Parts: sequence; structure tokens; C-alpha cells
Amino acid sequence: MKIGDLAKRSGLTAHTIRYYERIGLLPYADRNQSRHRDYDASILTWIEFLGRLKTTGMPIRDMLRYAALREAGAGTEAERRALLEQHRERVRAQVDELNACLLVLDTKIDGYVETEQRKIDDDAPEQHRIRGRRKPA
Amino acid sequence: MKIGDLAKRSGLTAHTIRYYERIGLLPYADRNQSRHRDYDASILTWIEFLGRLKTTGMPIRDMLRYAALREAGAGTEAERRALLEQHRERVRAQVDELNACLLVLDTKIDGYVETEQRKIDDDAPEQHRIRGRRKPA
DNA sequence: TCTTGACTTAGAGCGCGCTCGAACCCGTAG
DNA sequence: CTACGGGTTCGAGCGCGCTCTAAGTCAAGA
Repeated sequence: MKIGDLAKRSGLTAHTIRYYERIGLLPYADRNQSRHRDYDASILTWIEFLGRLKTTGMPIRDMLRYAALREAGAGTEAERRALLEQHRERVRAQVDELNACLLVLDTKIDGYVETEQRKIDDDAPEQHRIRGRRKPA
Repeated sequence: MKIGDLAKRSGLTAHTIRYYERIGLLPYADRNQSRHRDYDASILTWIEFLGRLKTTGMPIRDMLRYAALREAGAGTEAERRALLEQHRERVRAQVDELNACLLVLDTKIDGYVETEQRKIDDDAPEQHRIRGRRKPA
């Protein structure tokens, strides 16, 4: 598979793939006789996993640590596991934080809904007003 | 309240507060007779809300749109609400995505746990092996 | 044979969100 | 009076993660 095909299938650009190889996030790819990179489909699994790490906010420098352990092969599993477990905790905390923010957003939005409802009530004739949203004068 | 106090109470640096004012994220602050910024405690509420938007990944340019509507005052509520509702949807999607990633992480970590367990089994004497984790030779 | 288009490398540039440095101004404590 | 610990402005610099340009190579199709 050439870099353009991999780009299409992975969703990365060819530029980004080369960049990832340069910094060590992707292993140095085999080249064919024209010095063009020649990929095995299995690389897609790794790219997909990198995408998950990225989605969850892992900085590249941490992905590099994981990638290096992976390259080092057997014997690094405990360290890889520790790295992922730490990351998992950070992601869980992040999800909790986002959910807390969602509650605040809900409250804020409800506030605007009420503001708009008051406006509608004001514009409506008296007999159409509903459920006492106005403070008594 | 002076900028240093606000910095302590908000968690931002004085540099960042000035930067936010410069770009319009914070309203232009009143100055005292020494031309020093003099803040009312109420600004903290706004800074806190900005923090929520930031936590949830809203880019500064969008916060600026919201801040501008807020400055514009009454009559912009519907637009502000729409902005926040759109953002809320994005955040919800983000939470879903993170949760999906967490499942993948769990699977990956479980894989490493098993690898390590096999190692322990291999090191242990035969009679201590448990629950047939090994393929039969 | 010539053109087209995808590939190669090295390195510069960019958008974001700060972060910091320089040079200066003030008010207060010693 | 002087030193110090804030504050001020303006503008440059930085870390991140790409993104793009330039100049060249190569293989396949008209």
C-alpha cells in the first residue's frame, strides 16, 4: 500500500503520515525499489489506536513513550499497561469534568429559555398567558 | 480588586487576564487613579463561565462571539442560547466519543493484564497454575 | 517520447493560546 | 530619599501539532 492509499484509508494526510514517521510515532516504513513507502494493512490498527489516544487528549510526547515501548517489543507490557492505566484515569476525570460542565450549560440555556418565554408572554394578550411565569406586580 | 488579586482568585495569571481583555474576552476594566485595573468581584462569575467553555473545548473565537453578544445586552438572548445549544451538542458528542475510547482502552489494558498473568503462570511451579490460561501444547 | 501525477526529502510556516521581556510608573515602608 | 513590590503598555517568543513549499525522482499512459 502506498502512502496515498494509506492516507485515504486512515483519514490522515500523506504529510501527516510522513511527519508521524519522522517523529517516531509510526515505525520507519519499508520502501520499494523507487524509495516510495510501502505499507502493510496492519499499520492501520496502530494508526487507529493512535487516533484514540489523540481523541482522548494524550500529547504526542506521551504517545511517543508508548510507541517506543511497543517498538521495544516483549518485556515492556507492564510499563505500557501502566501508561494506559494512568491515561485512562485522566480520561475518566475529563469525562466527569465535561459532564459537570454540561450541567452548567443546561442551567444557562434554561435561563435563556425563560427569558424568551417572558418576552413571548409580554407580547401575548392577557388571556393567553400561561402558568404564572411572571412575578406578581 | 487589583489584577493580582483577581489572578489569585480566578486561577488565571495577570498576563492572561490582560490578554483576555486585549482580545475582548473580558470587558475593558475600569482603572483607578494610578491607571491600574480595578475589578468588581462579579467578574469572577464570567471568568468561571469562560473556564467552562474552555474546558469543553470551545475555541476563543467562539467565546468572543458569545462575549460580544453578552456585551450587546438585552435582545441577544436567542442568539446566545443558540450558540450554547450548538456547543452543548458538540460537548455531548465529545463525551460519547471519550466513552467509546475508554472501552477500547479497557480492552487494551485487559490484554496486557493477561500477558502479565501468563508470565506469572510460566514462572510459577506447575501445581500453582490457575484456570487454564495456557493453550494446550 | 512526453506528460501527468504521485511520490521523495529538507525545511519553512502557521494557527492557537498563551507567556514573557523590556521599559516604565506608582505608592508605601524603612 | 530610596528601594521595592506591585502595576502599566507594547510587542516578541514559545510549544504544540501539524501543514505546506520547493526541488527533484520515477512509472505508467497517450
